[in-house]
Amino acid sequence: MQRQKKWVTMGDVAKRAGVGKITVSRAFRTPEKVNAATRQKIREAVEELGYVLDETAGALSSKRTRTVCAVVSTLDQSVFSSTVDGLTDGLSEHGMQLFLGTANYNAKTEETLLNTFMGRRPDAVVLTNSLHTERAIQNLITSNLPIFELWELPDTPLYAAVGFSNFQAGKDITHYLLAREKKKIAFIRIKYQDECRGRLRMEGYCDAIEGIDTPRIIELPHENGVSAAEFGAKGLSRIVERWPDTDAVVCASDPLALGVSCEAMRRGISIPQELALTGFGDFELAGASALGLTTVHIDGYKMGRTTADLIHNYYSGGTEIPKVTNINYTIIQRNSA
Amino acid sequence: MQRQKKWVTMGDVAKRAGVGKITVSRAFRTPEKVNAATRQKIREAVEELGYVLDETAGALSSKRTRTVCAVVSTLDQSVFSSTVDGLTDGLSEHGMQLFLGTANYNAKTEETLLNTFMGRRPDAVVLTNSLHTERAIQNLITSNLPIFELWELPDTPLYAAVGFSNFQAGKDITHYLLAREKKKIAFIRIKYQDECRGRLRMEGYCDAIEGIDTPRIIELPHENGVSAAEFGAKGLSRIVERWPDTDAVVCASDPLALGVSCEAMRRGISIPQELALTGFGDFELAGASALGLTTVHIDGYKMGRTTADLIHNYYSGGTEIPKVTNINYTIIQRNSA
DNA sequence: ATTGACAATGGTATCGATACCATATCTAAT
DNA sequence: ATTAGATATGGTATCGATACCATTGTCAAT
Repeated sequence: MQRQKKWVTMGDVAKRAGVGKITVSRAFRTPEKVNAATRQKIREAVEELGYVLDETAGALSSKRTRTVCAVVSTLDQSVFSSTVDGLTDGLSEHGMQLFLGTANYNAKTEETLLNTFMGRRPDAVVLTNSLHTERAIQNLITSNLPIFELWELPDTPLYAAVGFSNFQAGKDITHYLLAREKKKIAFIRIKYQDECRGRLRMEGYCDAIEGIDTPRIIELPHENGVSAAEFGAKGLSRIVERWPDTDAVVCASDPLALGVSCEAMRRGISIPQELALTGFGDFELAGASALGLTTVHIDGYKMGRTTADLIHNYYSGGTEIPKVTNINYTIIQRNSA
Repeated sequence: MQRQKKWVTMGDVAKRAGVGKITVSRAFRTPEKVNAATRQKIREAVEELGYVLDETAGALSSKRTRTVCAVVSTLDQSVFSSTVDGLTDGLSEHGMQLFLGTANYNAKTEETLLNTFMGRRPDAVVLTNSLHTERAIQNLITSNLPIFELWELPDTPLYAAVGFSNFQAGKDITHYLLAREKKKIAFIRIKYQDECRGRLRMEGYCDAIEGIDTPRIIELPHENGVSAAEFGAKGLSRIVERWPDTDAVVCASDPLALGVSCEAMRRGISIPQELALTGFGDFELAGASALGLTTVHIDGYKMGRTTADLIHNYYSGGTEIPKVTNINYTIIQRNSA
């Protein structure tokens, strides 16, 4: 049977320390219930044998895997990377580990991935995709697991949500421009399949300019291999063509704004004098030493960590898990608007 | 005992389909060994009961968890995000899942993380940190697992490496500038704790200019909360101060180059006329619609996928795993140099 | 008809930890 | 002295799948 080497077991440690297996287990899981002297003996035996507790066996008997499955749309160059950092950091502090999968903004892929993830019997599920298939939703509900939806605040979360209002953020950043005497504001976003956050930000923009101007919207469908900056550049070109009197551009993400900024330079349009520009996310590239982009700062890392803490509370505390945790965003004023 | 709901088991499926448990197991793992008609009956039973194979139980009896643990330095705004994308995509195609952890360029943190990861009894370990503690190395070796080191090509890999020569890449990009009549080339990098790739690129740069010019190196120690772009801006300022006749700057990463580029603009230094600039990594921001940065393209996604395939081969095929897999880089010529 | 090879299937022990219950020891209260 | 309660520990069954070995059935070759 064994292809693998034989691991030291808890029984070996117990024998060495002259105690029962169960006491060794307790020394790991609930050390306060084990006498200090016994604990010391066990610690020595563990040290000598180089024992590492087998979580796979523990999972089977306790029905707690201490794992969390997270599905993100994509990691590369995305806003979710810091969220995943926060999740792994927060979980590992509580002895939990993260299974990660990517769904590429595709609800069907997400469904498949979630199905295989269920085979891992996770203690919680974290989703950053906003739209799910009907079937995926059904499976999630019947699983009876705590589901955490991040980066948004749905009206009726599957279980709980940790995020912010994309609608309100889109509205706020537009109001920021309106307050600075901008009257002809355009909006650029990339349409991803099965994604709705960009749309919500756009609707916030529409709501803000209602009665002031008709919407000037450029929506470009996502294509694999085409960067957001490229879309930003193309977006500005379209805007200049169709609405030459535009005096401000709201971008649904910072990388889009990077493209707009570079295209503006190529066209000799000065920012912010001729054109005000705002981004979304506060990526590294938006910083003062880089683009100096006025943008909406979102604390993705905090979202991840907060979620990790909620999961821990769910299993350890009697505390009620809030249906909605609002992670506030802030508008960062820099040179571009 | 049960806080969790009771799951449907393989026995339930077997009863429903009128076969033995073992046959159900085979229908999942080695379907070709099960009669087509039986397989169909089982499939129906699985469908009706909504059964999902329990990998935690399977792991215990088979001693194969079908999991891989990966430790990355950090994900946020980093080169490793695409590698992780490639890993998860590749692994999930083979029914394997990824445990992810972040070590923050700290070898000690990596050691702790690896220790907890060992409790998950993974089938393989993937590392992107280049430096490890002595103890971590010992534990990895005695674990007898296949260890994959990414983003570099060490002389003596712990088990196998998938990457490229950072030294050669640093040398090549410097030669690229030398070939374009640049004579006074500077180099900027951020010094991370327990990291050596940037240093290797730097040594490649030194090797290239040997006998032509004395090295003009700016090394800035990493600080939490300070962006690479900020370091890039500061780096250029130092260079202009100390070596005003510098005609090219090699950056150890694209985000650094972004900072240099923006600082150059603020100082009215034109790129590439007065100063040639190169980056490293080919991030989205380097693209033609954005900075138009001449840079070294590294296919991080491919590194991840290749590693996933190697892991799969290790367990399924008799094929020998190459000690070193070279993922070629390419210099992308754009407007900055 | 017999044999052998192979495909298809099942019974039982097992993986390594934890739940559950039982037991022993000790302290404090009556 | 007796009891109640808390603390510390251990024995045994169990979690759900798979390894190992055994068994049955089928078909071609003799």
